[in-house]
Amino acid sequence: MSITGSIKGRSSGKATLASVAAHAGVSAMTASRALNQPDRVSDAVRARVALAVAELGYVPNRAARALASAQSNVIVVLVPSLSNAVFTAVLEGIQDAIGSGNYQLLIGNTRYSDAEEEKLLGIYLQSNPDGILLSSLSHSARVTQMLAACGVPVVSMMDLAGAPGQLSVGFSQCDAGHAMTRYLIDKGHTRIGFIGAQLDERTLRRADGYRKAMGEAGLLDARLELMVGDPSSIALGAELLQRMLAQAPDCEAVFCCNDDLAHGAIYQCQRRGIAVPQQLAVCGFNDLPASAWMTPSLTTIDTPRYRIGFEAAGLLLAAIAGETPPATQIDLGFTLMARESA
Amino acid sequence: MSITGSIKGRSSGKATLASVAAHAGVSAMTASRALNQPDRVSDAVRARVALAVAELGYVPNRAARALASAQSNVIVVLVPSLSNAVFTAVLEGIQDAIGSGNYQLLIGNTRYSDAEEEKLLGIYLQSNPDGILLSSLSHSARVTQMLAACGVPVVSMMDLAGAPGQLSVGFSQCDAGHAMTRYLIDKGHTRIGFIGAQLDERTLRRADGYRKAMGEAGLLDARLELMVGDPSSIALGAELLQRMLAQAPDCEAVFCCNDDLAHGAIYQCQRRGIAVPQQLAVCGFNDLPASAWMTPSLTTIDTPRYRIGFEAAGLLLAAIAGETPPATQIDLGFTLMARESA
DNA sequence: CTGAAAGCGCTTACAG
DNA sequence: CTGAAAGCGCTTACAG
Repeated sequence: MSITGSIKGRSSGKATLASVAAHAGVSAMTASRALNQPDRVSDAVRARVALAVAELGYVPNRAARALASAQSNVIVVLVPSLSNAVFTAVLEGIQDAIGSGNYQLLIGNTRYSDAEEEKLLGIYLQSNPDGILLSSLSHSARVTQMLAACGVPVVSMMDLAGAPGQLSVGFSQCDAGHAMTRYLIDKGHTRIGFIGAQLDERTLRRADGYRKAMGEAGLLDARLELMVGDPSSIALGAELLQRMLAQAPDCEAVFCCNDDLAHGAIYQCQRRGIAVPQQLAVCGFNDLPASAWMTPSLTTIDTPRYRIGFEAAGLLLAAIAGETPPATQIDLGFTLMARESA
Repeated sequence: MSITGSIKGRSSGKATLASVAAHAGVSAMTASRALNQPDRVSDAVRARVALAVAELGYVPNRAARALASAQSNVIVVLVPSLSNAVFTAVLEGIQDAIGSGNYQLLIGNTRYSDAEEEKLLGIYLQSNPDGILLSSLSHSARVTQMLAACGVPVVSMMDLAGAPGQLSVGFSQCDAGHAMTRYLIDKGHTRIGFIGAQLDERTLRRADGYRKAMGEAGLLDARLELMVGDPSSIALGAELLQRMLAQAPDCEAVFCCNDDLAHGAIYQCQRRGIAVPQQLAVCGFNDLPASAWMTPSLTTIDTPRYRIGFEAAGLLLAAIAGETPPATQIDLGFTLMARESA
């Protein structure tokens, strides 16, 4: 009939492992075992502890566990954007790979900002994560230093790492940019424009691939490049198409660094009465759902974003477990989707 | 010249508050104050502690702080989807409202599943959150019970709560569905179809509004309703449009429960040579970015999703701080965007 | 298969 | 403005 737990002091009033143990008539550590290593406890004890847990409404305290075990079961994920469907797909892949394990995801949105990345990482490191998933290969000096200092496994997503030993999952953004440009060249185009926005690492690598292909064909011309730092959007794509045509009126094809911009470019063509692809070929990058459905359907690069998240999380889990992964780098490739617009 | 910290035992080897304090020549609790309540410490001490922190690369241990203070500084957010742009906008609003406070967001994706919601909540409750943000008004009995048992403030987003005392931020999904239907009726349409997918709480309320308006006008007809549980997508919208026309060939207008379905419906009309809005009016819900740009532009309801997240987080923060909010319910309204498609 | 003791790294009253 | 002691709720070696 006596109340279990401290009468006074800082206790929360909630059931604790100790109260569960008392209720079940075992020691705290046996109660702990019954919950975390059920095989190492007798059937009777396991049942009594389970009953106590149910009757007391016991909820384990994760902070206490993390402190005592020096294992947080936390995985940090940093993505540059949440409004970009590419990264939400990556997150879904990660969530599916983490599955019903006991890991907790700490999802940070860096908004394409190095300063924000530093700030978020600083805060998340206080949770002593077991591993970290990043969306870029290069980072500020401070971030690089924090990553090294914390000493936990890191996997970079989206592109492939150049440096050996660095774990990465993705595909060559440069090769994909090259392949799309080559496709346009093979179609007979010589005046091929490149429209880039945000100018994040991935866009810059795609632009590298574009320049490489144009250079190889002797078609390079700086006036065919239109690069702005603003965030990508349909509206921006519409605006940039106008600017591209003003800047290079003889442009025959436009390679947009992502589908949002390409959609905007095509909508703009429709409004201005420019026939796609007859007067102007337009292509994008990522293959968002609308791309296959719009008229004309959009020629673009299908990217394995969901799988990138899934495989990256798998690789990280393996690294956390101390396994030596079969490879430090996983190339998931890309697919050129040739459709009506180019 | 002696090494600070324990020689042996379970210590992590990382700098602790104790080692910082020793390095600065103060007690641990003075070091703690220097970091958390800098005003209550002398300038000299503050400077010495700051120096020690820098030299040792000290990173506070959040688990220890949470355990000692019984305050996690964690806020749990549960959304039904990450691929739905509506909820990523809600998340961005929340992130902006939380800002640079010391709160940590635990973002869970329930995938429109009650079972998943239960599971996630059970795990997240182990982190002793200070508050919870939910995307629905109604939940499974088990979730309702867990919510009550944990005793922390909860704010429901998207729709407005019926029950008094329940904190909610959003707009009346039913009223919005009613307004859109009424708009179509006022345009002279009598055979107005409703296409719904996923059949989550919000869609069902919009359907309620549709039925109410149709009923008021004496136009109700079950054959005009097409409701399926599949996840919304452009492809599904295209398919459901076909089914709607097969089921109700005399249909003059179609109200899609969200823009993704509406986009798919319009693309399907284009492929089948059905003129929108002349032969068939189509409207959607949410006003996604593409809706204003596509041809024809989409008539839809603009929903304040970013602000819902922002205001909900603000309300939750106030509740956590123990303030009595000016209102338990914040109605952010909606705007009907009349465009070309209907 | 089970347990008594110590400790994880902080913060909270309580003093002075 | 500063500090010695206790405690948050769990897990880790170490025994038996």
